[in-house]
Amino acid sequence: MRYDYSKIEKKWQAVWDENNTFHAPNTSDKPKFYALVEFPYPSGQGLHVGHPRPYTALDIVSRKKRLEGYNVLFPMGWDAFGLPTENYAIKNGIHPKKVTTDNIAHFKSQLKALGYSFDWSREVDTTDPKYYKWTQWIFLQLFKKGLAYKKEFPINFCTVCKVGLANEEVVNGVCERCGGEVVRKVKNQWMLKITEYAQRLIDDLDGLDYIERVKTSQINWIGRSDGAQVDFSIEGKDDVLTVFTTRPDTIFGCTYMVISPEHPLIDKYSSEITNIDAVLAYREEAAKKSDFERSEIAKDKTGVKLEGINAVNPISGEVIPVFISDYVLMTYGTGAIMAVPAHDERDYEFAKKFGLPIIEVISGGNIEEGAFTSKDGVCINSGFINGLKSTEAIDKMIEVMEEKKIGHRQVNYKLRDWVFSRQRYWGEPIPLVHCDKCGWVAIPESELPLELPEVENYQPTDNGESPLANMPEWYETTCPECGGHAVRETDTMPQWAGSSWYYLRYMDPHNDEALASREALEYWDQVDWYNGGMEHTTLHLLYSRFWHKFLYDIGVVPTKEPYAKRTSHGMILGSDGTKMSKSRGNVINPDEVVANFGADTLRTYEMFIGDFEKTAPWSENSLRGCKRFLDRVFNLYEIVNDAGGYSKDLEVTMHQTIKKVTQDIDGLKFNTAIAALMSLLNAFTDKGSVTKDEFRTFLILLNPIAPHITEELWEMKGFDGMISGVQWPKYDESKMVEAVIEIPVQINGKLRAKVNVSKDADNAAVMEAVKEDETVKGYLNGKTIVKEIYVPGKICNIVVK
RNA sequence: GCCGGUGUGGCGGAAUAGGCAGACGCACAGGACUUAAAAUCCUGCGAUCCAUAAAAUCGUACCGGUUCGACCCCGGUCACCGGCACCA
Repeated sequence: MRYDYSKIEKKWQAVWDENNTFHAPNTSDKPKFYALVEFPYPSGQGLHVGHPRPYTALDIVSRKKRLEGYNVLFPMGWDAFGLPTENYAIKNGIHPKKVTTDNIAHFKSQLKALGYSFDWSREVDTTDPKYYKWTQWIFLQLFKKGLAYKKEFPINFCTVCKVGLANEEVVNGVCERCGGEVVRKVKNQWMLKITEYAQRLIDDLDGLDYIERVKTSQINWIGRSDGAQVDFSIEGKDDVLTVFTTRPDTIFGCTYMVISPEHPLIDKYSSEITNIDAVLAYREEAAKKSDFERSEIAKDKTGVKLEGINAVNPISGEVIPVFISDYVLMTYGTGAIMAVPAHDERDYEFAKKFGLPIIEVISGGNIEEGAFTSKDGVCINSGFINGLKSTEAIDKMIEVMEEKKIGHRQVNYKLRDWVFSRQRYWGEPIPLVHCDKCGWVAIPESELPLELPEVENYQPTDNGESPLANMPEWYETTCPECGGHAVRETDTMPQWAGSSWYYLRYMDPHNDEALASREALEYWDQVDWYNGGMEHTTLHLLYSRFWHKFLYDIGVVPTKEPYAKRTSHGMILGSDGTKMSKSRGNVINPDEVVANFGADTLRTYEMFIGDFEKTAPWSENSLRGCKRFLDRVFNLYEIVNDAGGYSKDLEVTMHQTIKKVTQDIDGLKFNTAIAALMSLLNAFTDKGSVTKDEFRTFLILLNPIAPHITEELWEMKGFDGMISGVQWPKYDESKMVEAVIEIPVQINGKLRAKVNVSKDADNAAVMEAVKEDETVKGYLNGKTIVKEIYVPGKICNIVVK
């Protein structure tokens, strides 16, 4: 019989749909398991072969968990707001909603063709007003708790398109689309205070089962650094210049100070700075530079001395000059630093260029050659902390500064607040109005969702405002508090908003009263396993952990963290080993693979392609190999006999394979799970016959990976019900060892022989059998045995002289 | 520059509480079936030595160390991939 994958796959997909086979009820006697994959952005290109890799992986986990008796929630939805859709809409004059609806329909049919066990009754779409009602609601709570505020913030602005651009749209300093000049334009934007959660976002990683590199990248991104804030007085003024430093132990080595070009000190003392023209010119120069240019010239230090202004080192009393330079950032610390050239590379470089003194205050390096930045040293030239180790000196210095009230211990984070405004149409409207009298006011929750109005043109306005700013009939309104004149916020939310809480909506997707009911939130609790790309391990994960913690604080969710476990998959490259792209012509279309080889083959192949966490190149030959495997599985049907149980000679292999597949699926090692099933299949065909129970077990083990073919064979063989409803097989450790085991024998660490012993033989008996072996005898002849090592059941090594 | 990751046959990759390196698959070669081809099945497949086989020797990026024993642990070097860019 022929393996007609196309017919089989369509048949079973229809059966699963009709029977709601994978529906997850919100109450159950079974233990719950929540498996989550990142919902896709439904782009116009349709599904990419990269998508099925993580989806298949967690589909396998979900299907297996169901067979193991869990009530499994495995949902899917659409992260559908976003720039490409908006740009497509602008270009083709089609409403973004229409574009989105079409794209979702296409994506959905493609996903269905792959046989995923999603609970489609829980599908969510971030652009659906019923969904974004709650995105807006969460924003309002943040606003009410003072965690949303307005701030001047620079955006990338294309001078040709007259549009604000996202960072990824700026390529080499010019607009990605038109090549026009991109400048930084300051705009008043909504910000979210994620920095208030910085410490908790670090601390709470502790109890989570995230792969290590995800944890480290989160920690690095938040970037905690411990140090001190110190006030340097300004000579002749009753004023201070405050700096942040992680190295208060080096303060005696501070020979000058540097402030950022935007530092307010400059304006404050502009009349006393004798070279104010040069200073302002430098500032202007720095402001003109884009981030791109600033990083391009990262190496070469520039700056201007503030003539007429000096600072006083509060510890040594020394009078030191003050410079401005763009290597000091206004956005970190206090925007000013104490420069210790002997022990900081950037200060060293700057001091060399401007001929400033370099004083060594920590021994251990060679300051003729470069800065000594290590804390493995002892203080010298440092008055009362001389002789102390760096780390001790830090504590001592902070103590003294706190006594003298000139400084204190301080923790800083690299993490910045989240810029939450976008000057775009295709996003959630921000549900606030600005009242002439009351300022920013939240719209009443009863008015949510605040829906996007229909507009003629999705193009942003000439001055970079959102298209909504062209619609007075929409933005003109009254203040909910005083009834006076007010205007709506015309900025919309970033794409990150909808994806920050979607896992909660899946728990209770049709609720009109709340983002999800308390019962549902409590029942489903944390996501048990969340898999997604490495590109989302910083921002998306951080943003959604932040929102979750906020929702916990206001009593909406019962858990402190959203995701108990996080794993990441590697990318799939083109067969030439480079990233798939249209221009290289190495893009593989999943629809064609499904048509030519079947969904089960695609699933099996994507799991067999290599280590799940690493990138792997596409290989059509290897894909054919997987098809061949499934062909052979299908033909296995021909050699199934009516015998029950496992046959004697395969019993050990059966139990070993069950264990291997069970553990490998839990451990993300799908490639070796499939290899084990291939080996078992080889054992069956070598033998020429399979018992009914061996076949049954084999089908269940393969089912999560290749669900259609296994359902079909299950039915053909007349097993009860559907394979999707059976129990996962168990293995018995005691049946996993052969009666006779082969022990490799090494002489002086080199493999020389193999000896068969009974599995029950004790160590002495094994050693005796080893020494009886003819080959071994030859090696021992005329030598003295120095040492004998026997690792039971594993290996034996004899050291001779 | 910093952080993270990875280096194993012709290729994708197995094997780490330190214990038979190369499972499984691909490609390739030979054979069977066939009028023939495809498909399928069988056999071989790290390198050197060799008529062949056995045996032996060498082999997990490179150099060195620890150990009875190292792909695995330690020290150093190199290459590639990803992320971040002056974070005081």
